Amino acid sequence: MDAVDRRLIDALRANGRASYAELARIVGLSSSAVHERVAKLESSGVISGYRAVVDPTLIGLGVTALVGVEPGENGNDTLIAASLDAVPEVESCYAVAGAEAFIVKVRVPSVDDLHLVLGRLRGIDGVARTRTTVVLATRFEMRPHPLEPGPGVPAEDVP
Amino acid sequence: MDAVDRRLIDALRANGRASYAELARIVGLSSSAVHERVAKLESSGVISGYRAVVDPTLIGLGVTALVGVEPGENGNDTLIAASLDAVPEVESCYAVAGAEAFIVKVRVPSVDDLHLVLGRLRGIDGVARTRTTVVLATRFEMRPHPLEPGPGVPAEDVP
DNA sequence: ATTGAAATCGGTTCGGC
DNA sequence: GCCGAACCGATTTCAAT
Repeated sequence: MDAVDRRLIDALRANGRASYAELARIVGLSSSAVHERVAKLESSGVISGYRAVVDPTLIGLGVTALVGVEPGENGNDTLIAASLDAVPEVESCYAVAGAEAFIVKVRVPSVDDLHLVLGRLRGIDGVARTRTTVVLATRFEMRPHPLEPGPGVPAEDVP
Repeated sequence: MDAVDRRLIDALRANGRASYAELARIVGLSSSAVHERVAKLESSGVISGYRAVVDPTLIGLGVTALVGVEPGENGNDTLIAASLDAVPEVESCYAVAGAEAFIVKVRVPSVDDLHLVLGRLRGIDGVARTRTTVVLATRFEMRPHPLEPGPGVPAEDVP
């Protein structure tokens, strides 16, 4: 994992469909060398896949909420986690420190659907409470901040 | 935006590097027809880009936290938002309902770095308080749940 | 680990339906 | 809007270093 790998990762986080030829131009290697390096990043799990970024509002998922899920006295976290996995509207799921053992992100078409999903979450065995925060605007998400500084602006000359 | 478009979106959310030939096989159209449809999805903003999915722990970002950012009496949300944008460790930023006007996701190499970033967030002009929840485990993130049910299991025959 | 060449396969355009 | 063909460029493999 050297500087070239980091630049490849940055390039593929910015454009997951960049061609090997394009990546080769960026890092200054042949496309076959890039092919091999990317294959290694994939098989080693550093790059686990590629995803199209889709605007949720344009596919009818206009409502987003962050929901804290608090287990009761005898709530089993492992079972709760499995139940959360089974709810398709739950897009992300974090196990966190605190009384709320989980924080999940829910994406639904409408507040009516949110209502239904929250009911389902509260109905999960072992869940005592949920606490919902409605998202008013997603300013940015999954922003890729570069690992490798790159050529960038040269440091000031100190005379 | 018909069922074919939705299946293309699903396929590209599952594999952002799927070739047009591959997509054509999935939806049962020619690759040129797929090319045209995907181009339209891109230019209409439904698909805004493609990203490699990278394992944060394997690139040295082992600590994740969710941070609520609460403005003071005279805090300007627009200015705070701009300041949050400028913090590279902030990977996602949501404007939310409630006293905490923003919830951000922070990704850093260590708890020391988290400490530094939280200091920077609290130092933003107009910010009164932050409330930090440390992520113990990311069970899943940005999970793409299909829009289109697909062929799936055929409905039971009703005699 | 990288190269350059060779062969294959996919991307892209276009005429026609 | 979709197809099919043709062209071109990229992917992928491989021997050599």
